[in-house]
Amino acid sequence: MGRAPCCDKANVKKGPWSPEEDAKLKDFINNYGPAGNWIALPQKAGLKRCGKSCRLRWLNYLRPNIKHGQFSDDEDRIICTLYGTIGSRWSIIASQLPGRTDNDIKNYWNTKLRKKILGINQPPFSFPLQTSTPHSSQSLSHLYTSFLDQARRPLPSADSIHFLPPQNNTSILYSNSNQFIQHEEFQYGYYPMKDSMLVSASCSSSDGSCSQISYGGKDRVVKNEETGNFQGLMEDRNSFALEDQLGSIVDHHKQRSGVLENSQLQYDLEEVKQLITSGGGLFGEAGATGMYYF
DNA sequence: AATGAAACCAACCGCCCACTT
DNA sequence: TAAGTGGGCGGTTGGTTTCAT
Repeated sequence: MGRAPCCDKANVKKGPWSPEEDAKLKDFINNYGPAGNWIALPQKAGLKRCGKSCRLRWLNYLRPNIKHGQFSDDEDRIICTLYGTIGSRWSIIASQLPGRTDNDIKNYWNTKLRKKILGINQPPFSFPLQTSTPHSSQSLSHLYTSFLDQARRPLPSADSIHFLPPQNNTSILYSNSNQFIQHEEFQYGYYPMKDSMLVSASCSSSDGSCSQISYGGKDRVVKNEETGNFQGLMEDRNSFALEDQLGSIVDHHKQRSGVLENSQLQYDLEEVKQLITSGGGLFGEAGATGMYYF
């Protein structure tokens, strides 16, 4: 047998919490500590609420040290970096932002930050990232459709483009085994790039010392900080010229989408080159090249 | 000033996984 | 082992506020 039902759905209050209810919940938790059993809490605290509702109210609003109000630029950058790395795992993202709740960050991303970064008003961007199975035909078919949908979107105006500065804190990479493996491969220059992006770029080491741009999950260009040279790497490890690689990216995309003007592509090419020469930026680069341009 | 549209965000819903019985 | 719950999570809803006309 299992446990008793969590609450009598017909006899619990829904909707916004009153100040009196907040006070009761706060008092109870201040006296007895955060619930070991949320389901039993409402009755003990004298609340006609579902235990889950109490938990949510406490975690998202009443507990100490909750930050409300505007997000800082640093918080924006952390959210963007982590979203680009792990996707919409809001609880993990929230764990990196003291005082912020997953709900808060989720709302902020969906209503403001995504638009701020994209500079446009579009439905949520899809980031299959590492959870996809890159080489299954079903996955590739799905991703290819996704690529085209993204590619057919109009380009933003130049002044609405936001490039994020380099990110040094990439510790989150090590919290997920897949990420860790990919990161290790990354270091050696044979990183299997994300199939979710026609083009993406990332820093290839945790301190942002090496920049990388990739195309179609196969080809890439790496800047070697020691020599200052750019080097193209294919899967067979042959080198090729940066200019040619970027040109082929643009041409290929142009063929696929058929919607971009030549002048815009030239402009984008210059921006991509600038991104590479400016150094690290895990999500900033990936977002800028992957979402805006290709 | 009135009104409709858009943006915001607290709260709910439903699913999943670990755990209990 | 099966049945069922608690806690946690991400997605969605809908009421309220702000903005645009």
